[in-house]
Amino acid sequence: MLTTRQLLILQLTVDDFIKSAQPVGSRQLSIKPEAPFSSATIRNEMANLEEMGYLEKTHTSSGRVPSEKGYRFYVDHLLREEKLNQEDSRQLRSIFQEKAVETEELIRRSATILSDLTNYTSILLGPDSSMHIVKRFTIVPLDKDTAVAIIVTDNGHVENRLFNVPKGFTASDIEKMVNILNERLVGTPLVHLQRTLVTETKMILEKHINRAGELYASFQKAISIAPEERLYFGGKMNMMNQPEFNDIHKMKIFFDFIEKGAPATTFFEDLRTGIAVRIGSENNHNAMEDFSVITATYSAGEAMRGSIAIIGPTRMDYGRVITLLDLLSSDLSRELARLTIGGGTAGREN
Amino acid sequence: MLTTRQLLILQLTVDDFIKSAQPVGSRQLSIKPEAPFSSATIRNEMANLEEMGYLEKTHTSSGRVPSEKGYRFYVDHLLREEKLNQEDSRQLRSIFQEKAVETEELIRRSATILSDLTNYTSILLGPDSSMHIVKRFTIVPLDKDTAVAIIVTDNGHVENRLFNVPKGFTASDIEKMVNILNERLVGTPLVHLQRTLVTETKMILEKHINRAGELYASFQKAISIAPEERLYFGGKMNMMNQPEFNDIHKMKIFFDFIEKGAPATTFFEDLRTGIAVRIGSENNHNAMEDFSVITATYSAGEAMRGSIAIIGPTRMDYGRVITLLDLLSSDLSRELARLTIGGGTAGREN
DNA sequence: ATTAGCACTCGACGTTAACGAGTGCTAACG
DNA sequence: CGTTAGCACTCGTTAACGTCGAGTGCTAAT
Repeated sequence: MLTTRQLLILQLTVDDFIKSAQPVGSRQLSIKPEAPFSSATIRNEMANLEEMGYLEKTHTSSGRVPSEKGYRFYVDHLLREEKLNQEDSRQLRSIFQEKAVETEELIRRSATILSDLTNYTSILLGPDSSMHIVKRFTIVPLDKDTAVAIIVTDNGHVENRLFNVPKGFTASDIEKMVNILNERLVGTPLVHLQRTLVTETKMILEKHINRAGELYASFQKAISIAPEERLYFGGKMNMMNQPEFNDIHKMKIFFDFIEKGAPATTFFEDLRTGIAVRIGSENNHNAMEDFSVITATYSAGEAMRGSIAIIGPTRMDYGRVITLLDLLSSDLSRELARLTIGGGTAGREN
Repeated sequence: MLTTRQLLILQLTVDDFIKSAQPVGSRQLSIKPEAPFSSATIRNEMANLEEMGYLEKTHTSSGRVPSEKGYRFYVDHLLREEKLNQEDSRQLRSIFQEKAVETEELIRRSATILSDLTNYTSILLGPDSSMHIVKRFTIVPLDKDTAVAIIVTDNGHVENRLFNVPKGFTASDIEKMVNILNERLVGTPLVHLQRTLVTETKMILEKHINRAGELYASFQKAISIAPEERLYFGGKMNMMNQPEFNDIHKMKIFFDFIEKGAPATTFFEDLRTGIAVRIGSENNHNAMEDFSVITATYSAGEAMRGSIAIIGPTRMDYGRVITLLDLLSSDLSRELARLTIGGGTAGREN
C-alpha cells in the first residue's frame, strides 16, 4: 500500500516526466510548491517506489522514470479530471461545422484534428458498415462490355464497382437485372448481401434473362470485392515532434510497422464501450513495447460502431488524450446518429 | 567547350556521387578502369571543371560534388540510355494485372509502386476529369430531408454528395427532377455542368415542380463542391531511406512542405508532353532547393491527361527515374485508353 | 602533356578532463 | 523517530586536444 506522500511523489514524477521527457531527480521535485519535502526525503521515497516497481532509473545516478507499472497505476488512480481549454474544444468541434458531410469524410477529418491537437498519431476505425441496409441498386452501362454497379446504403454511403458485361447482353437485360435486384435486395443488410444475392436473385435472374449465369457471375465477382480498409491513420508525421523520435531509425521502425505490419486488431483488440488504455507491453506486440494506445468507442445506434485510437510513446499525456477522446467520441456518436437516417434505432438520444 | 576527357570525368564523378552520396576524390576515380589517368591528372581536370562551374567542393580539401549546373549538363548530355532490369519492369507492370479497376485506383497504385522502386517520393496528378461526360444522374432519397446525388461519368467514375431536401418535397418530386436532369444533362462535360445546370434545367424544373427553387438551390450547392484534390503522394516514407535525410529536421521541413505548403503547380508547372527535369532551384521555390523533380505526362485521348512526378534529392538517379517514368507513362496511357469507354477520341492508338 | 611527390587542409574519431545533476548513506536535528 | 543536511560517489555530457586519412594544389621530373 502506498502512503499519501508516495502517491503524491509518484504523481508529480509522472507528471513531470510526461512534460519534460527527462528523468526527474529529487531536487527538481523538492523545488515544486506541491512537494513540501526536502530532496533527501524525496530521494528516500523514490527509492521505495523504485523497489515497489513503480519507478526506474536509466543508469545508476540518474533521475527516475516511470515504469510500465508506474504508468498503469498513474492511469488507474492518479489521473485527475482535466478540462479541455477552450481553444482545443473549439478546434475539435470545428470538425462538425460543415453540414451534410459523409461519414467517411467525418472520420478522416477527426483523425487529422485529433493528431494535430496531440502531436501523436491517431487511428480511426470507421463505423462497421455491415449492418447498414441496401437502399438502392443502380447499374450504369458505360459501353458494350463495361458497366458500373452502384450500391447506396441507408447512411448515404455509396459503393461502386466496375464490372465486365459479357458479350451479347443488351441494355434492357441490364435494366431487368437492376429491377430484380432492387425488388429483392433493398432492405438487406450488407453482411447478408452475398448470401441473399444467391438465395434470392440467382434463380429469378435466370428465369428472366437469357444466359443470366454469365452476367450474374461477373456482377457477383465485382460485388464481392471487400470495400477498402476502414482504418485511417491521421498525422503520422506529427509523431516526429516527439523527442523519443529524434532517432531516425526508431522513426523508420514505427512507420514500417503501422504501414505494413499492423493489422487492425493490434490497436483495437477489445471493442468494449468506453475508453481503454494499453500501455507498452500490454499491447501484446513486440513492436509496440514503447508505445501506448488509448482507444475509445463511438456508436450511433446499435448497428453502427467504430473506434478512435491515439498511439503515442508510453510517455504520453494520458489525461489530455483521454479527455479529447471522450469528447470526440461522444460528439461523433451524436453527429453520426444525426446523419443516420430515418429515425431508426439511432437519433433517439437527441 | 569540354574535352572528351573532361566529359568522361564529369560523368564518372556524377555517377559515383549518385551512387555513394559521398564527395568523390581524384584517387577514387583513378582506380576505376574507365578512367585510365593518374589521380594528379584527374585532380587537374576536376579543378578545371570546378572553375567552369560543373563541380563544387564541400570544404577546402574535400572531394568534388556536382553543382546544379553539373547535374543539368549530366542530364542533358551525359545520360546514357539505361534499360530496366526485368524485375523492375515486372513490378511496374503488376499494377495492371487486376482487371477492371477504376482510374483513381490505378493512379494510387502507380504512385506506390513507383516510390517503392526508387525510394523517392512519387506525386501523381490524376487525369483531368473535366472533359468527361455525364453518363447518368441518380438521386436516392434517404429520409425525409436527406438524399444522395450521384453522378456517373463515361469513364466509370462515380461522384456522390449528400444534400438536404427542403421540407415538403415528395419522392415523386425527386423522381421528376432526376428525369429532367437526365434528359437535359447527360452528355454534358463536367466543366460545363454548372453552367448547363442553370441554363438548361432551372427553368424547366420550376415549371414542373412546385417551389422548385429551394430544391434546386440545395442540390446545386452540393454539386458545386469541388471534387477532392487529384494529387496523390506515394511512399513519402521511402524518402527516409535517402542518406540526405539522416537529419530529422530536414525530414520535417520536407514533409511540412509537401503536406501543407505545396500547391500542385509547384510540381507540375509546364504540362507539355514528355519528360521534364527540374533540378534544385529550377523549381523556383525556396523549399525545393535541394530537390529535383522529374515529371512525365500521360494521356488517353485529347480530353484526358495527367502527370506523374518523382521528387528526390538533387543527387537522384536521373537515368533510372527517367526510364521508369517513361515506361509507366506509356503504360498508363495505354491502359487508360483501354478503360476509356465507347471508343471515343481515345483508344485509337492501339 | 602527364604524373610522382610533397606540404598542407580539414573532417572524423578517440581520448581525456572538467562539470553537473543525480544517487545512497550516515549522522545530526526537532 | 521521521526528516533533513552533508558528503562521497556515479555517470552522462561537453569541450579540448591529438591523431589519422582522404583529399587538395603546386612543383618538378618524366
